[in-house]
Amino acid sequence: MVTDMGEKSLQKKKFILETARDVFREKGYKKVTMKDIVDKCEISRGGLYLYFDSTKELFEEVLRMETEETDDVFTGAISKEATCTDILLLFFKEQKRELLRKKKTLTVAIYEFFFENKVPKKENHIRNQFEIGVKIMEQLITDGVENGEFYCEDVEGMARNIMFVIEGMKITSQTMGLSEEMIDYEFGFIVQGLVIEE
Amino acid sequence: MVTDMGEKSLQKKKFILETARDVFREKGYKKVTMKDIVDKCEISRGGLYLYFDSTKELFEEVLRMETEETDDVFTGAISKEATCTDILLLFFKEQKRELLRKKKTLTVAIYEFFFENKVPKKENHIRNQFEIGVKIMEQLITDGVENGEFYCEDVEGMARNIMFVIEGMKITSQTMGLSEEMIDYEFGFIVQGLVIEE
Amino acid sequence: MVTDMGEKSLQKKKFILETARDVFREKGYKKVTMKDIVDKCEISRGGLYLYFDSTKELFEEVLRMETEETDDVFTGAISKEATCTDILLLFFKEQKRELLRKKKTLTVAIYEFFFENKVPKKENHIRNQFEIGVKIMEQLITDGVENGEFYCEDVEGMARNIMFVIEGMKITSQTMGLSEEMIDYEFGFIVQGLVIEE
Amino acid sequence: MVTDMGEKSLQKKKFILETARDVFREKGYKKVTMKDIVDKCEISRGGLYLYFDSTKELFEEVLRMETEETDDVFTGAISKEATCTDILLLFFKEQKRELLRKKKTLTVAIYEFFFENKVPKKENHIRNQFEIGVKIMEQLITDGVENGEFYCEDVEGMARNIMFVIEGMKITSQTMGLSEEMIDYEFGFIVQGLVIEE
DNA sequence: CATGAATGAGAGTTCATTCAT
DNA sequence: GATGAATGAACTCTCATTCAT
Repeated sequence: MVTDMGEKSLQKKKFILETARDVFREKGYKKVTMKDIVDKCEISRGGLYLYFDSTKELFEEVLRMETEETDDVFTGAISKEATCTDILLLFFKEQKRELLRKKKTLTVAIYEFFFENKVPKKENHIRNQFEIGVKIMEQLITDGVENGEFYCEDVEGMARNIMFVIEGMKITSQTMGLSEEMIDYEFGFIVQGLVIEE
Repeated sequence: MVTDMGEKSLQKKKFILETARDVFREKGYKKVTMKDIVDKCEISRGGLYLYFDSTKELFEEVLRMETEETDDVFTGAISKEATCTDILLLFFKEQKRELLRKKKTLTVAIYEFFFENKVPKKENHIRNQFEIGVKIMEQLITDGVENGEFYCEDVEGMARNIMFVIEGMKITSQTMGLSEEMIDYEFGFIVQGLVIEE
Repeated sequence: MVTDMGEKSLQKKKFILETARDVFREKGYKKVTMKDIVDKCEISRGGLYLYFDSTKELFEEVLRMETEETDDVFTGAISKEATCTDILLLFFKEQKRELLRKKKTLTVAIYEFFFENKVPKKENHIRNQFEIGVKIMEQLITDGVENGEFYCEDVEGMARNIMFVIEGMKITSQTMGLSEEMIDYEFGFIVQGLVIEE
Repeated sequence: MVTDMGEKSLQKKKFILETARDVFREKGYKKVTMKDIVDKCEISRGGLYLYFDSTKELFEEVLRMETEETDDVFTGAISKEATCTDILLLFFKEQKRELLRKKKTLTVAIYEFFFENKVPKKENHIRNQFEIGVKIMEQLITDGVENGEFYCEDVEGMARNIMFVIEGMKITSQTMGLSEEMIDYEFGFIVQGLVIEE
């Protein structure tokens, strides 16, 4: 859309994106109209079109923004001085927090978006997030196995299994609901199967 | 809607529901309009309203219809004479078939529906399907453990874990795509962790 | 648009077309909006879309309707018992009447429509009207020459020349205006060059 | 709009007008928006409004500019040493060239403009061009008759007839299309009726 | 003078829903 | 019961025009 933009415009664009993100969190992807964004941003109809042509374009940029911000979360956790078990527990704790946020999450919007938009592999946000998750998990498990914390015969399988479970819990939390106990139980089960108790 | 209904009306209602199901399979839940149903059924606009007031009502009944029909599938598999491993593999094969169908499934429509409709637990189709799955899986694993085919310390945890993985694969197959190899690998991993090799 | 239509619908469609024709006469082609038609017809926004998808479609049908109705005008004049000179004068009289109507004519709308829509030769209303005019004029001049009323060496050239003049007068009457005297003078000039005075 | 203007402003105004003319040639009159002009000129929205208030005002000035420039074309042709027949043929050749240009002409824009703007006679560009054409043609025919090249009983009628034909061909070329052969035929017909062959 | 972000009126279009027949 | 024409609310999108900088 807008290509050349001054400092001000960039700020406004950011403001719109952040407001839009909130709207997508509340209403999902499909239900959201340009009018919803306009109303929440308190700008004019035409004003919005100055920056974005459609809710699709808006959502794609929201996603891009989110991706940039969340990358650190993962990497941040690992860089600390901690045992692999600690990191794993930390990771699960973070996931649990995310799963319980429910309404204030882009999850539903993301699913709805990808239900109707076939996105090339490289740009597919869900795929990328999933693959990143698998990679990190593999690294973590490998490390854990090496220093004797974990027992695992098929690291890649385990990593992928964990990510599928998380994906399953995500969708479950948005459709049938997911209690804190259930989450704890499930992550506990995984930890049991992985960590060698002394 | 219609309370008293003759034989004919019941047949028509069933016909509408079956046609609607096909539409929901093709287009998901949200995108479907009353007009879509009317067109596919080749009945009049007003005619449809005689039976159903909204796509929501339509979908709820489609779901009810589906639940009745699919219950047997699960139980059918188990009643045969076979080892627990056979049954497990059979179950995974069935799931794989379902996962690969992709377009001709109500999956997307169901997710979309439950994203925006908070349904009481008892009537929540997804929850029920999930719980049934867990129950069956528990039974199967218990049997397997008893007759020495499987090794498992936490049957409930394992059963739930498997169902979450399947749920995760379902959503994955609809968003980022899921190859046959990936499915085989994943189910293979689970079987590895459960079945005792001789 | 609507393909199957009952008696009633056909009547309504005709009503819309006639109303639309009036609007096109008043405002030309480009300036006319679907809302203009809706307002003049006193039907609902959606109601109009039941019959026509765009002003373009509307105009095409108006043109079709007009063509059917006006064909008789030409042929009607010729079938009478009269000298060729009489018929020619009658034809010019008719053209003059048309030229002076100005506002109540589709002329401007037609020009505007063909300015922006490239129509295949066969369906090009202007071309067809022009060619029909040329053909009739040729026939008339040929007859006149044969019975000694007219003198003309190049019948086709003369016929086409007359039609170009009329076309020129049409556009002139809509842009710079054309007085009755001017029209009489011009048609008089043509008659002078064609009719043999005794 | 702008009343006092420095040298620079005048240059800019001229630049805008020339650019606008190109746009009008491409898109006609009605379809052109202020944005089109702004984009093509690569100036700011507000900047354009400093010079012109509307596309109407713009077009009026473009027309004024064109009138000044094209006057010479006509008079230039006549001042040469040549027979009247030569001049007539030259004039027709020029007209033919113009008729075949089609897209790169202001013709459509001019027609569209005069369809909706009733302009006082004195300032009516089309009328003026037409009248100038008639005058020149009269002069030419008169000269031709005097030196025995042409035969014509009603010079004014003939002059006007020729101009109407040209007007007719102009509009025809923009609506139903006009082949080179057709143009040659038509001009040939006129020359036949005017020039005395030896 | 010049900029370009912002506004808001208005056109196009789609659909759930009603209702006379 | 059944029909399908009709309605009107809600959305999308585009531009002329203004105005603070």
